Amino acid sequence: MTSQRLAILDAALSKKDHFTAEQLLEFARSIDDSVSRATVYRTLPIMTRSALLREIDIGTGEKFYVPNLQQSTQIAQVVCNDCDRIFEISAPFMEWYGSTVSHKLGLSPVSQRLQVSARCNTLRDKGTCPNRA
Amino acid sequence: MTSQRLAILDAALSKKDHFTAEQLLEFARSIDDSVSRATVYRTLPIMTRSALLREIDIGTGEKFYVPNLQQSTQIAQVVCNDCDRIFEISAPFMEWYGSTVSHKLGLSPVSQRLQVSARCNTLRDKGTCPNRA
DNA sequence: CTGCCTGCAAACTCTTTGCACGAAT
DNA sequence: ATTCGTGCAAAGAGTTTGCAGGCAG
Repeated sequence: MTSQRLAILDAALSKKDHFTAEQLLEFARSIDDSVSRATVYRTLPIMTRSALLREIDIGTGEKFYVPNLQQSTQIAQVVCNDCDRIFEISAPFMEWYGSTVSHKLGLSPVSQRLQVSARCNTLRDKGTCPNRA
Repeated sequence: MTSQRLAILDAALSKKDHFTAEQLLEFARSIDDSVSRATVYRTLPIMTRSALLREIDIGTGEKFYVPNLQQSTQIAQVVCNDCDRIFEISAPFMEWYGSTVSHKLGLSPVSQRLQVSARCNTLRDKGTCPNRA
């Protein structure tokens, strides 16, 4: 455990919301400015494997990370196309579905993800997105 | 509608399975070898928007495409980590879940995707993956 | 002429990696 | 001395785009 990793860890776990590798680099540097991009990218998979973070891919090219407070594989994401916010919602049936369907195919489930993409009603009706503001 | 686009369209719609942009380029060139990578990448979003294809992102960096035979938003993917095959499975509750959860957040659902990642039982037990072979 | 489509190659974004150095065991 | 972690910069993969030319209305 080096000072750089500690800064990255502190930065990551203090986040309440989703963040990208680049945002994490920025924040970790405000704690210890000797942190390099390479170290962030090398540390992220370690933290993900240790279940400190969850990795989320919503198909935008870049990956997001969240502190893995609730050790659960039963969380879906609702992504607002207008404000780019990601909401985490419980979806307990995901796991059941994953294992049922896997078994039918002769497979063993490893993980499942459910993502809903949506638009903001308030933005549509009143022209402003409350989450963006 | 140019000859290049026609070749790309023919190539795409004749596929029974998932393919990448690169595979489509290769196949389209076997029909009309004047097709360029740029045109494939420029044509893919058009075909996706016209609902001729569905775009699938399983978080591997590259996007997959499938002919959109069944005009459905109720299809989940089961991805085998061993053979990289993608199975398409009906999941009718997805849409219900997407709209229920969106409304609770003050959003209108646009789309939803459910992906199960799994491993091959036969490979684990006997050392060979039937789908890969 | 205008507008759309093309190929080529360069650019772009996010991520990974080769390398040499530095700290700790 | 060996091992591991580091920064830098280059490489890498997949995709997008600027540009000049071509063809059709």
